[in-house]
Amino acid sequence: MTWTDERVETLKRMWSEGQSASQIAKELGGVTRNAVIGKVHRLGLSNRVAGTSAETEAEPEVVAPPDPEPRREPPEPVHAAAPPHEPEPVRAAAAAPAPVVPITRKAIIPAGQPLPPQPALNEISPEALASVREVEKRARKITLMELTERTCKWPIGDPATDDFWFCGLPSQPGKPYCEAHVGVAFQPMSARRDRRR
DNA sequence: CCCTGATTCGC
DNA sequence: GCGAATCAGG
Repeated sequence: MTWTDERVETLKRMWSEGQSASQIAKELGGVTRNAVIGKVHRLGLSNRVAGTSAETEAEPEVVAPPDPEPRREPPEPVHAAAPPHEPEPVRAAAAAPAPVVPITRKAIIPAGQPLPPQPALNEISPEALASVREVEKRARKITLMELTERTCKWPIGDPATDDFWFCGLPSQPGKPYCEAHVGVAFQPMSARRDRRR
């Protein structure tokens, strides 16, 4: 494989978008992440910050502050035998294109309808919900083909439209979703009951 | 173990 | 210039 102008452009674009070298390598194909990194350096754009000019640093760190205090994490629901099934069912379900992306206030919770046990909105904890909203901004928006054992398989958008992709962020070890989505996918029965109207 | 980017250095 | 091997780190 050679670095054609087109490939270099893709590299530049993805790199500036914050994609990782491995992600870019997969996208391009025929190259390893090392090749990508090497190229990135040769192109002298290792400093993936400055977009072009403006870019006030001062980005503290914390991206997900939602962390009250008592982290009661491991509520692995008994019944919730981690669904080993992949979100294969992408069969377009004739549905009215529901604008799920341009979130406004409501329907932020993704998913068309088939896949994971979509909890009702009012059954999702506010924290988890907020977390998901946040995460979906950073989602890699990968396609079905790009799902791997370790990428979040949470579907976002409407399978019947082009506004459909998978979260793609790193999944929790042994789980099919990333941390945020695990939060809405696996919830203690009690919590759900308490929240349910 | 999974992943990240950084660097080296033979080709 | 290229990128595998390696390093350093999360």
